[in-house]
Amino acid sequence: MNEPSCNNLPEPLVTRFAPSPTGALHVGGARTALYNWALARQRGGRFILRIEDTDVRRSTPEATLGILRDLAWLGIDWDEGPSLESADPLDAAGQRGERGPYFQSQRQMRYREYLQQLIDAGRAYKCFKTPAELDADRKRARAEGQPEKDDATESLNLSPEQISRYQAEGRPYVYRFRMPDTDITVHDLVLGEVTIRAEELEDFVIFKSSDAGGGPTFHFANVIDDAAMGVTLTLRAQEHLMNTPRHAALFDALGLDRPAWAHVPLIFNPDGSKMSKRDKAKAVRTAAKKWLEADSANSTAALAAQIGLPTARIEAFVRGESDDLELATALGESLGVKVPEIDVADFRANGYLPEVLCNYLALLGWNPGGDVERFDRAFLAEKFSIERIGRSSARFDRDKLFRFNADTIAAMPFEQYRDLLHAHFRMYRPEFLAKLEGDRFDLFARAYHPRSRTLDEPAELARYLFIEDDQLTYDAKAVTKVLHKNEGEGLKVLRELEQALTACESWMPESLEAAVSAFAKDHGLGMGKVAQPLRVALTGTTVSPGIGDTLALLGRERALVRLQRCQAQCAQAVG
RNA sequence: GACCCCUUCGUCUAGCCAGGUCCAGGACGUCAGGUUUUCAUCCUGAAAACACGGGUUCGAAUCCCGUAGGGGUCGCCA
Repeated sequence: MNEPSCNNLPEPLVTRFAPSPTGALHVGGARTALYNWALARQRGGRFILRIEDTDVRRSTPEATLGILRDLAWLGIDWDEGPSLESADPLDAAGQRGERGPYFQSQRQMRYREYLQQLIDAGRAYKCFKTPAELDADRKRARAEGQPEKDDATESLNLSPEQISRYQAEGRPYVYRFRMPDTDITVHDLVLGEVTIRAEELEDFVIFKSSDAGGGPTFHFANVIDDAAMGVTLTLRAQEHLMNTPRHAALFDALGLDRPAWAHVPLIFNPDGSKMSKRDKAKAVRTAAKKWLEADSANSTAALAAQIGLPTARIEAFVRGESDDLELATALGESLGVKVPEIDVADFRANGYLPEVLCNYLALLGWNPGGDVERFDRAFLAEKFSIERIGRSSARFDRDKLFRFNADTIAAMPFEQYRDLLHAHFRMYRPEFLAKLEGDRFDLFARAYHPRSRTLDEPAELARYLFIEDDQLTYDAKAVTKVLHKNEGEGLKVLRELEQALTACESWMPESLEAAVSAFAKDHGLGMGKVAQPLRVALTGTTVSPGIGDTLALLGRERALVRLQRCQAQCAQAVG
């Protein structure tokens, strides 16, 4: 490896993020977008969002929209591309920028022109080889320890007569690009100089056969669009490194200027495996199998009934024949397994803050030097530099992201937290929000702000609040320890407390807190001896916000009902 | 297997390019104490790494070579 030749970024700087809309925005993709965005912002350049939907069979409008929304949510704005403000961002009319359209599916004619240019120059040719033939060739090459490279001789030597005969027979064919027979060196801003020898590079497909959709391949469309849109720096994941010599050759053959390249390391799971959307399905599948084996009464039919999806679909999923995400999500919820967060949308749904995700993601592969770790987008746009991008892959540490998120929430003003929590609940917990009308929500937010490490955590922590009084169950350990121990001293406290609380005129957190505190003092008890039994009576567990807050949240009526009910249900068995 | 990239605490990393100030610093996690009505916090402290082997040098985490290990690519996916 040679020294990366940095510090000489192209001018003007035009970067882009070019996702393929075949699924949700992955955190790795988000980081790539963030780096491109930061660079463009820093240098007063342009940042383009282009949708690479050359694979018509796998691209979906939902995925496109999802990616757009996730980027916007992260605070990554783009200068050109589909516009979320428009009536229909998917339509050519709903895009901003002068070099559109920004969907490759809407740029088909351009690719044909360039294809013709290559054909005329003798740099593109038809290849009639079938996938099976190709596969056999590759297997053979591998067995011989040779590079898996398609031998172009056969296709190149096809006579015009043979070609017309094949076409008359309706045999599908592709166009391949004739690679130069020289070594190709790429100057990468992160990795330095990378050279691939000519014999390692095969003539790759640039135009698909009609039975595969017939359009340009990623390589071809990508190169042409980068040039057409004036992209001067291509920063992307390192999995593209081996594509770069091909792209370089394509730029050269087309007479287009090569952009600068920068390949960033990949992001992995904590166990070192590649972080992929499939991990979600995998986690659920493992849990499902375990559940099915745990009890002979457990069956896929039972699961199907629970989540309302066909048994056959579940069986196929469990057997690993599909990674159906919709099903995985439903199944995960029903089985109570935590589906790992992989996509930006997962982190959003689980209550992570966009600026925190950006901060953490930026740090995964880059750092400003010294001991600085916490920063916002503006800082990133100011300080980001390619020189400081790491060269080795990183593992995604959820604990650290979690702590960043917790600290950020803790540090924010209450009003901000309340508004964010409200927005989160409106979107992801509407059933809970419905039970927190009026100033009750304020009370709730105030009680949970200090113990909210994600915006979603309060929903989990306050389950006791959202269920009916007569549905409350009591944690057995808590009952034994807090109510029954020492000859039922907890129950005794409850009895006396009931009277004291009934007499309470004001049902506000502060006055309730004071009342309980006064009660403890009067009875010569520590606060714990009083608050804990009360907590168990109110929530069924030993965990809740401050006791004043907990009482206030429940409201006078419900709190007193629960107090009575607990005494009735948890009365110590005599003997 | 072929080609390409990478290698500092469990994890993310600073330090490396301009060798000594590094018996290696920070963060998350872990462990031990302490504060607190539970939880969540908060405070104090601790354990924890230069992959290995050669070389260059007065001196190497830092430079060179090799080995091992990890990863990526090898699709009419992107």
